[in-house]
Amino acid sequence: MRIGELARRTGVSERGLRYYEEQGLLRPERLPSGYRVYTELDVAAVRRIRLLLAAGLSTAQIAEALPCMVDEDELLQPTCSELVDALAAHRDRIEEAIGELAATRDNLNTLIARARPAG
Amino acid sequence: MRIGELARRTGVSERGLRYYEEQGLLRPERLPSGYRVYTELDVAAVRRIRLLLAAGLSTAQIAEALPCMVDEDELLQPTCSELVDALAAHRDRIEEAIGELAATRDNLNTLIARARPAG
DNA sequence: GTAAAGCTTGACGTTGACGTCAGAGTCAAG
DNA sequence: CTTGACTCTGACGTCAACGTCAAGCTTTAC
Repeated sequence: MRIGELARRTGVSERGLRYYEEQGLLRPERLPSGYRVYTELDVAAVRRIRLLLAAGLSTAQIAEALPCMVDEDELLQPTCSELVDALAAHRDRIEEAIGELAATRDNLNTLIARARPAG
Repeated sequence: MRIGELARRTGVSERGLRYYEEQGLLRPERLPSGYRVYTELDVAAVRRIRLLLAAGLSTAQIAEALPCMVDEDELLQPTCSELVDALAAHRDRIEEAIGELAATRDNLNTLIARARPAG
């Protein structure tokens, strides 16, 4: 497929897809005309890119992460476990933030309960 | 304390602290000279701001979140549980990303094991 | 074969979270 | 009362992840 269809199917703008290629996240083939040609695998790849971006990673980090994510076979990458570790560390920071908010929420609930002991 | 000391104690630049105030995340008192004056509570506040930024929230989101985070007493905020929900949703996206990477790592381990059955 | 739709490469604009001066006022020490 | 450290308010610079044209090919439809 060409860039327009991939954009429609992924919800990512054409500009975004070209940007991802610029950053080394996608490597589409080219027609003699210069048109980019994508495969079904690229649909999944874009989905992963969006996922990792939404998780707070930069395109540079994603560029390191993508070879770790396999579609069919592919070769092995020694950095993979390190990347899982990095993601886990990111998750831990978020857990900490959630924990603080939850604790404060609980404190507020306590205050509310005290403020109206009978309802 | 004044801005320099808070910067040293939090690791956030003076520019950063002024930016946080600009975004409504801090509201320091002022001396007649115009100098900002911070309290010990601001040290904790800055710590939380950094935590939430590192977790991938914007200053606008943090501005909504901060009144939910209580130091001593303070008043209650009805948005608090919604914010915990938003944070939880963010965490879930990260969990998903971790899950995908972990699955791929496991696949790679399987491939590696197959590639060298005896060593 | 021609018009519309789709694609190309620039290249400048935008937003968020600051960095980095510039020019000027303020405070602590001697 | 001057020097040096600290602080103030602008205001322009930066970097990432795109948005938004512009000008010009290519492919599709009729």
